[in-house]
Amino acid sequence: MDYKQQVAAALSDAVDGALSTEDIYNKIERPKDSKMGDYAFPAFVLAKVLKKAPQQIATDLIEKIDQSKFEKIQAVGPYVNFFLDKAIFSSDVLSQVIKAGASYGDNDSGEGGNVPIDLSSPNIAKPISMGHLRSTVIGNSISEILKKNGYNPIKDNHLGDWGTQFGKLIVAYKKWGVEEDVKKDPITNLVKYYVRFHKEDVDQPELDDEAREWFKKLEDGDKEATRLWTWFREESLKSFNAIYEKLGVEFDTFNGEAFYNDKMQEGIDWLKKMGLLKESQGAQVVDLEKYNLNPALILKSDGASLYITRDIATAIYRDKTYKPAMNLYVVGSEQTYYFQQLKAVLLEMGLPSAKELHHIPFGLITVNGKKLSTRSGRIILLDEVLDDSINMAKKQISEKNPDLPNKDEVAKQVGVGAIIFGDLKNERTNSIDFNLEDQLRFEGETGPYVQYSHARAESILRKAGDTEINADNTIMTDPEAWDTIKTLADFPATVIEAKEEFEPSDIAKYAIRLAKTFNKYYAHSKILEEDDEKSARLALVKSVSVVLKESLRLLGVQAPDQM
RNA sequence: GUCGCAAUAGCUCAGCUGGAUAGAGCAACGGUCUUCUAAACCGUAGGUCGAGGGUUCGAAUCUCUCUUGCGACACCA
Repeated sequence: MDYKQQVAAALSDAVDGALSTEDIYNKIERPKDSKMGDYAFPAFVLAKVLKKAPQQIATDLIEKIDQSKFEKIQAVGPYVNFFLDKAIFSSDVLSQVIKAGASYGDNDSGEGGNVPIDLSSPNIAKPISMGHLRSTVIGNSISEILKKNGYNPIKDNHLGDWGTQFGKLIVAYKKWGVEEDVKKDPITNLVKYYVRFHKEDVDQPELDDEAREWFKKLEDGDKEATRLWTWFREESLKSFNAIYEKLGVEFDTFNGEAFYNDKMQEGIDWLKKMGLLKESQGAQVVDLEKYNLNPALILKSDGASLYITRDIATAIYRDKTYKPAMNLYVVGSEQTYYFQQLKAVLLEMGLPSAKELHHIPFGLITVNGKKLSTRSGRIILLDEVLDDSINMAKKQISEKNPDLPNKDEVAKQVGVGAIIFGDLKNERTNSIDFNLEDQLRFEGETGPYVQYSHARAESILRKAGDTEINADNTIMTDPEAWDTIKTLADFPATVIEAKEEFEPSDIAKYAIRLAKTFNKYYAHSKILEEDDEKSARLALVKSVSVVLKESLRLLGVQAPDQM
């Protein structure tokens, strides 16, 4: 039931058509403080039409409004404040949550539409850093959020397994590489060669020519180049998968750039057929002047492909394979301009899904204000941060709850949860200057705080045993209970909002808000006390537990029952 | 240089389509564990919302100018 609609209807009747119900609906707001009611209507908007002072209008309105459906309605200054009938509202919300369980907040607005999502996308032969964390966990969360909104997301780890850097890597390996070292610790050693390459090519520019040659060989299917490439790729994937497992992220496809290597011609032919390709300084470009963008370079002057060539192939492939409702790319905000160009090219080509291509940018992770870079060795390894966090969680458990069963498993859930939640709680596009201390904080508005709140709720439910949980008769007198119930009621709208903005932080902030209001309730009420309201209180605790767990799930964070 | 994004408490950030005294967390100071997990709760202190103009009954929010920071600007991804 839409209670805001009920408020709008009541107002609409009282103003005699001075304002449409829809206009009224849009003007209704939520007071910051519960003491000022559950919904409020600012009378300013009527001042002009009625030529009266807003305070007067507010006072007049409460005389005319049918108050029977509300607990009370008050005029406070220029506002009309509505107080909902708590018993009806509470029973309504709690019985909905308990009946629906984890599917509370589900909607089917996505109509089952396919949504390929580009996420994570680490580069072969390079370590997974904190930078990749963002794409991985944001993409993973958006995938869960889309599912909850009725879409069918397809998570594609668009591996950086192609490109000129492989020419460089092959050259470096052939010059300085040791097979045993790579087998022992692939990423570390491959990176070592790569970094050395970039040191030496400053004085020996001919190295870059060699690298270009080797990449061309790779593109042409040369045997040795292919063998080395395959090997580097396999070793790298092994080490990536260990990290993905720790994070609890799974993918549907691993269609990296190499996958599209033999699919680029179709896009090029398409562009040619439509007369979109033009020669410019020896290279092939698409003019994008009508989009107010610089020309997009499609083929290098030596005929080799570029990032965009493969992305065009990707878009065509996805279009054909999935008939996507949306096509998403979770990639850093530094590539915003590039994605504008890509979308413009695809629009020019008339690709059906081009209109629904969305770049989902996120802010940069820096260290002391400087960009991370494998070449310069300025890098924070995700795996190390995760392990630090897990160890921190272990320490906390041995201090606070030494008798906890399966400590290691819980430490992993809490430690990893802290890192994921920490990344997702702020707006995507904010840039982050990395600070390990901040990452390992488990107090205040953090993942562990939300997990802890959930664990407390579960603990109460365990203690309650098989006491009846009854949501039908929920007369609860504590004001904290009322705030919690109202927050529970906000969940479905939050799920929609998060989908529309592609913004996991909406869910994370919601989870904090719910945890906070529940903790307040917990601190002020004796839930297991034997009285008439006990089963209603348990209904509230059960509902909180369900919705907290579901919120965390949407973020890709586990919710242990004890911690 | 051009374009884009940002600027809110000591630090990290919220602030919904403009609305009631600008809010959290951390850090600081003080209080609450014989009773459901103190990873919690309660309180104190802390602000010219980068600067200046404009629109409006009303601006942190919309608009313009400026300052500062970050990013992007064709043969990398």
